[in-house]
Amino acid sequence: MPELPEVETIRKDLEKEIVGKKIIRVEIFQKKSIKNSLNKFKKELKNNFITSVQRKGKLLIFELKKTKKHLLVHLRMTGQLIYNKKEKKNEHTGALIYFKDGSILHFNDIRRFGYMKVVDQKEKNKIIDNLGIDLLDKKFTFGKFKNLLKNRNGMLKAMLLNQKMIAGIGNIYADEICFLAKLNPSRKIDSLDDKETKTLYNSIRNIIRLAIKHRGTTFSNYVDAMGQKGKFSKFLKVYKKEGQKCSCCKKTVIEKAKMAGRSTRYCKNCQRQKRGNLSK
DNA sequence: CTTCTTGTTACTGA
DNA sequence: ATCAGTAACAAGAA
Repeated sequence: MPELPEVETIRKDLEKEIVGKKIIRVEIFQKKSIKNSLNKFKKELKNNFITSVQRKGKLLIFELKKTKKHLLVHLRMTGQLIYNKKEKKNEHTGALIYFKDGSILHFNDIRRFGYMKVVDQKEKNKIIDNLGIDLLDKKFTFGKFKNLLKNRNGMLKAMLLNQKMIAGIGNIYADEICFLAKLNPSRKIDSLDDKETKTLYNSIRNIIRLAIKHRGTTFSNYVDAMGQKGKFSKFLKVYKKEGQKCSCCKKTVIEKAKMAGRSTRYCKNCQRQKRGNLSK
């Protein structure tokens, strides 16, 4: 499930490979994956050039030279963007983008929730502005984070998953961040004191940074633009670890519960509900 | 067979 | 306005 670290890994891979390349042909196999009319989609891409590969949250943004329009790609749950020198189409391939040098960008998506769409400046801005600040944005400082949390009352887990607040965190990293911060995912935002907020901020930065360093988490489906698995999987402390002993206190078993509508894994002992409530 | 999985949006009701 | 809860989407795994 691509979250920010996975999408950033793909972005960096593709930036190296396809910037400046000319698109000569587009083939579509799953029209559900394309949010334009197929003719428009092909017309906008054919004989155009990709001038940059950007990202906001989990959304990939390819800048197109001639028209200054953008190709947006969201991988949702099972989407893949794989760059190859040769065609490696399979039954889940939704579209292929052929470059003049013979290389090919594959858009694969088992569950077909992901999408590709060419948008003009106005629509691009509308979609971008609907997302909160990107976790890697220089402006995502502790002060900014504290400000965002002001006058909020919801659950910690829901806040981390809310892309309109901060963009990029999904279910895996939300649980890992809460575990590192030693905060119960069901904590109310307005119950966090300054020290806890600071710990939370640092945990977000540290988990995301470490996950990018290890090229993301492959749990089931995710691969980078070269088709390689992410190596952060072996650093996971709580995600899908229910039933196993907590790696921190080494005695309590990791629990699984539904929070904010998502399955959530946490240690009841280490991630206390309130300060001073740590049972020993 | 049923249930669960996840990112996002839409909708309901408090 | 804000928040919680749920359905919907799709396809596969358990």
